[in-house]
Amino acid sequence: MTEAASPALPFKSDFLRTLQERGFIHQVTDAGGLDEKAAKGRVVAYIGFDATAPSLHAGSLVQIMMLRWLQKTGHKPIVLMGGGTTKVGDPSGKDASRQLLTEDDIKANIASIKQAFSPFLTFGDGPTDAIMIDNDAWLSGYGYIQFLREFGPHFTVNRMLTFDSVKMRLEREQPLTFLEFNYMLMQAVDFLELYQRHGCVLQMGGSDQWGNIVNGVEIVRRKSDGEAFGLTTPLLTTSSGAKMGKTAAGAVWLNADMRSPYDYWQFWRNTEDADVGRFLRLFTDLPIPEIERLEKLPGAEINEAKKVLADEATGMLHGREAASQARAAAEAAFEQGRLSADLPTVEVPRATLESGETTIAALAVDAGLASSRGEARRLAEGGGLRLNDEQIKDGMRPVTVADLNADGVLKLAAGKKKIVLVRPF
RNA sequence: GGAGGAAUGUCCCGAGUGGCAAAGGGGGCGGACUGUAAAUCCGCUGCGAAAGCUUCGUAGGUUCGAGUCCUACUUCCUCCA
Repeated sequence: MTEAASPALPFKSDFLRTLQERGFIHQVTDAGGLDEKAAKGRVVAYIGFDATAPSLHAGSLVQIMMLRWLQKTGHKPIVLMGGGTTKVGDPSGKDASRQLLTEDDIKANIASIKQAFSPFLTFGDGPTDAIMIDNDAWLSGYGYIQFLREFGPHFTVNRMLTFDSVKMRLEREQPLTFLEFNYMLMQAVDFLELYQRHGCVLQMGGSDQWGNIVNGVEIVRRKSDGEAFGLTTPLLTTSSGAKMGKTAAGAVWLNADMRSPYDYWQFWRNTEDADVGRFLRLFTDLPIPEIERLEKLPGAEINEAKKVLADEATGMLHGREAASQARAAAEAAFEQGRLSADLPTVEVPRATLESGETTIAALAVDAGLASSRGEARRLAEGGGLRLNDEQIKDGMRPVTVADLNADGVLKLAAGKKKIVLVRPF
């Protein structure tokens, strides 16, 4: 078994060299062998995505970008949708089992997740075109006894118990169900199936997938006598330790209907100073010298680099136009104190304002700035609520049509960053 | 099957004597300072305009009053068989 080989530095293949200099590589099963193979010819590689939510979030972006570089350096990406594996649920990195999703939920999630890939990869039938496959295609076809006889002999429980995902549960005395215990076998079988069907020799994933990936590499060797590789990316956290892709407002979803381009742009714009260079390498296509220039910008000028990051990341996902609109809206709001029609907007019945019975706290709830009126009131008392740029400390202050500005809208802000336009209809 | 232990503010951890809207953290949100950054400091963190209402695994019971006592049930952990 090949352990976490520290990557040999001068890679010959464009693929590994690019991943290396951009910070994608955490562990590789056999860096030299993979480099050799990638330098010689076309490699088919895959990454699996489980369908636990209706959209992927920024945390998955590292994986998507890695497939993008794979394709750009002349190889073939396979996007594996986990329609089958999601039915079981991956215990990796979790200290409690997730609630099981219904098959309908999973199907709906897959349909919704799919959209996110097309901006990043070129799909088609060509030799380096990306393809998308659902592992439900083979996993659901196995009978229980058949599956056990076919793959069971290749896994020892002794060894399975040594994997982090399992060990963690046992050490913390958290239950690990037999169902979840089987997950790693299923993922291993995925690799084998893809190897046999598509000549796929490389599985990539996040560092929490190392155990699962290694199992796949081994099963390919044992069942097919084939040569297979695994590669993981570092676990992404911000410099201050927060998990990537999560913010107060929830996950940073990639689907536009779950997180607007404006909010997406803002997410990247608010990157911590210390992360700018790392993120530019991981989440944009910008050439390294350009990134090196940007990350060295002194003091407040680093903000320019953050805008570039936001432009590039948003542009790649939502398109250039959406990105520049988002940028314009944000610059207007934050740098010039002006309003922009591109700010997030909430519509409220005109009658609500005319009745004079609405309070600013209630409005803040309607606008999604607070989850209850009490919370909105506390926000106001703490000085965090603004109506048309004026701080309102009394959450019970009524809001009427008289508060509409010249454009016929209300500008409501919670804190400095969350701004919403309230428009009567 | 037997013995013991555990479930607390619906984000997490975690104290809790019969008078508790319930200590303390973490996280989160807001404010100050800055640069829409980090670090730091301060405030807030069940619902309600209020009276008040609803919270401590579930369902009953004792009590003027129950997170705290009793009974049953559920789930989990540890040990024995």
